[in-house]
Amino acid sequence: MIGAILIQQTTWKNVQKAIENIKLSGTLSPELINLISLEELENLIKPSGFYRVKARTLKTYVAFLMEGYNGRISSMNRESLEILRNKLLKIKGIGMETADSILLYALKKEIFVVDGYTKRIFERIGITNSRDHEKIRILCERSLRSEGNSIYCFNEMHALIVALGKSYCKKRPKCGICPGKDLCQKKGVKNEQRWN
DNA sequence: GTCCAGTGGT
DNA sequence: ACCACGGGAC
Repeated sequence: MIGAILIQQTTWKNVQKAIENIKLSGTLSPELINLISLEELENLIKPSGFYRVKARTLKTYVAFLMEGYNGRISSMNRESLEILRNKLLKIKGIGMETADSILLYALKKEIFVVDGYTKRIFERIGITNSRDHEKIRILCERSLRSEGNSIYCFNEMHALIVALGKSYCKKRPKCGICPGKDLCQKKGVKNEQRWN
């Protein structure tokens, strides 16, 4: 859950440093993160960037966890996907991607995580011309559910999209060496950027 | 669209 | 010296 918040607009390597700092400080628990000062938390998570905004979000999140569920994730997880998602989205600093990451990865709920890569890749491939988060999420869930074991498929597909986005379908795409070049229509890729 | 902000790659 | 990064708020 901490990772889901810290990953915003940064890389895993930096998130790991931040989480390692929290571990080394001995405050890796809802109770303790709730207790330490905002400034102390800011210092711990500095490597993950946007550290003031993210420290505030973390504080708000653990307060939510403490007040609503006595700090127990198992207690939180008894609520339905829909109820929980709406509650998470009300927390300042938690948008749809972060909420859905918490629901899928931390709570094993059946929801597909749409991220910036998903929108960019789908747009370029020509799967959709809309960047509407919910439309893409519903589309992915509908398609992947027919494969059975939704949670596993949602996990795996998201991981594969991230892998493709990080190495090939980057902001400046590497179409020449992309494993998907034969089936990609490149509708969203500008001409001069296609064959890098 | 702009800001938040440290870190790594080019 | 740039640029980009597994977002979100305003």
